[in-house]
Amino acid sequence: MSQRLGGKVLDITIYDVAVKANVSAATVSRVLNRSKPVSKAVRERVMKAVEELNFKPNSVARSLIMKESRLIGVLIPGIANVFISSFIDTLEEEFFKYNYTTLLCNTRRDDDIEMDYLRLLKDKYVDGVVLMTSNPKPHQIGFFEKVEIPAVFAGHTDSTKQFSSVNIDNYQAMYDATRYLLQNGHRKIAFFGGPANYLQIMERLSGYKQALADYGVEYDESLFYAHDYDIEHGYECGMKLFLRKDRPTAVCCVSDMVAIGAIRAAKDNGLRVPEDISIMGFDDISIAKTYSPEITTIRQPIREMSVQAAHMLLSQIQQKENYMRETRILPHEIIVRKSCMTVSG
Amino acid sequence: MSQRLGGKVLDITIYDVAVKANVSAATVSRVLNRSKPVSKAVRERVMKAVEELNFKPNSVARSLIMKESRLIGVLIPGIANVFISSFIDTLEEEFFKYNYTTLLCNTRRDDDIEMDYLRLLKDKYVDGVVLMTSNPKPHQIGFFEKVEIPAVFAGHTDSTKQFSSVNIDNYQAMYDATRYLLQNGHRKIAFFGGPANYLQIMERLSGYKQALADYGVEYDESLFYAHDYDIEHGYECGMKLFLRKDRPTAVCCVSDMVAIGAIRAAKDNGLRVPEDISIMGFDDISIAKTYSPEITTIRQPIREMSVQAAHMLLSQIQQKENYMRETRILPHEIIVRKSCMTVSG
DNA sequence: CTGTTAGCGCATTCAC
DNA sequence: GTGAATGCGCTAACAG
Repeated sequence: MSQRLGGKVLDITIYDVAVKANVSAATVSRVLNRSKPVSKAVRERVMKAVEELNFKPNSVARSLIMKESRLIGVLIPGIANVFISSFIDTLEEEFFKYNYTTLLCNTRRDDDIEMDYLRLLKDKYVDGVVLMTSNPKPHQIGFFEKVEIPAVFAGHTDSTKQFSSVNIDNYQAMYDATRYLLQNGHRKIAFFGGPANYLQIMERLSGYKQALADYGVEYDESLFYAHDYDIEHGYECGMKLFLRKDRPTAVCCVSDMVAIGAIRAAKDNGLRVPEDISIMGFDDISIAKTYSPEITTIRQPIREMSVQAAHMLLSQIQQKENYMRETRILPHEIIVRKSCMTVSG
Repeated sequence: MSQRLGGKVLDITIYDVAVKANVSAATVSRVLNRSKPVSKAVRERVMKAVEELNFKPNSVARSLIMKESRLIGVLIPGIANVFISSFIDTLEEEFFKYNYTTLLCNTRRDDDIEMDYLRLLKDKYVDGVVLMTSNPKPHQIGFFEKVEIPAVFAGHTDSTKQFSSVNIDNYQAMYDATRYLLQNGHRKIAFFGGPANYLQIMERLSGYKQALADYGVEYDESLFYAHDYDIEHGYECGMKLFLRKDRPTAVCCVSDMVAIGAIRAAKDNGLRVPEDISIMGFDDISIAKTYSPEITTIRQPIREMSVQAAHMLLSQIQQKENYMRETRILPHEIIVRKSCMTVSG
């Protein structure tokens, strides 16, 4: 029974309920978990006792025996990125709906930290994991071969089909972005990329190259800048590029933040956007439509992606071995605003 | 021992180690936790066995008995706000350093959800809680009176001194912002606030009013707009205000996001910032210095606040009852950039 | 110093 | 249907 003992409050246990309802603890467990049939009379007596004592089964004791925790690990490479924090926002919301709690694991792109977290998650019996850190890499694959925790990759596609994943078609998305620019007369188009070792960046680069090729434009490596996703790097790339006499008429950015940095660099070089240079974003984060100029960009269905990631993980948790891995590719969309214009050329 | 059984991998337990080292499980526990002296010889034998078996104590079993979990709950009102996601970023980093994992609890400003989370956190034996959701409110106070979980309020000050808290001086910060505008000749200054039921907003409003008073300017309620922290609301407020014939020469915003929305509204009304209207932000999020115009704002020491919040919580966890509650007020700073200018008159 | 015993709170055999 | 006994993996109390 809940009573004070040396200043500490002892919580009510399944035992207190059993005593009050005049049954055994086993029976209480059975009615609470619906694990075995219990006569109606007893069930009601138990429920009454549960209500009156306001009994909540201790989740830790439950975890120990059931090997599950109602905890979901969410691994992210960083949180500064608005794209990622939106993702987390929705994931947490969905998981909460289904009574799961989110364990936030920021790997800061460090594989060692990621492994630490993965082991820790296993140790805590998490019921599932969402990985937004990278395409399945050897250390991750090795881990999940051993421990069999439900997992889904978000924002990355698993070409090996060993894991479930939700993503957009990065190749096609950047192809579309580049083609839009080409259709508007641009022939000299720079590419401001993120970390070159990121597969999705490479996919986007391929889309960019293919679009150029389809329009008979030769790929010029000096127009390719690989740094990071944020404003600062967009600015740096811009400052280097816009100084050049032979600067391009447009640039494809790997994120809206990079685009914002690039726009700023353009201004600092006395260039108007889009009159002197067109700048295309990626993601369509909320600030893109408020920015000046309003940013033309590729919209990723962020919310939809995270909802699906959550649901895929949840059904994987429910169905266990029977679950069929699946790869979902969600549609992107080009959002035409004002940071890009037609050139006659 | 780690062995396959029906396709499942059984983890190594403290027992396996005990057998291998030829000691009792209790002894293994003692060397691992340094809870009791153990002879050097035995200790080394145990350590060797631990190494060889790569034994990691099961944290759930540990939690059950120790009533602690190496888990920290972080309650936030939302994650979309860059200010908050930066906060979380740093908190998670600090906690990870000390081997604590972060449980992300987004209350979405719903007191019921907050209570659900609080109960859940207790149920999971979290070692501490950081609350960024509000000043201590009755339901929170009631909760912590019963359960005695270490807690610290971040971004809010507890005037009752029952809880530890880290914050800036919101009154003084907005006073400084307003005074800056006044010193630059402005006499008609609007205030774009956040939710009016937020104490820190009211504090800022007081600072604003006091500064006006100190300069002999009468407070004009029609210049006060209370909505929310985000771009959209800043835009809305701006669209209403800037239409007025008697529009002010400056506006104090409650966040940089609101300022961004306001700047956009100004542009949409054909107003130049700062030539036609000065707009002051708050927070100094990273985009403030890149934006055009670069935003003059009040910098909150976000990183420092979260580091301190983390450390205060950690020492509270260590020192238990001996811990002295404390209220820390960190210095803010006015960052003069280009969204505000001097007016004559 | 070290081993034995007990128990954290719960779910699940196994008998009845 | 229901209760008693057992154990999840670990730490703590008590002997020795």
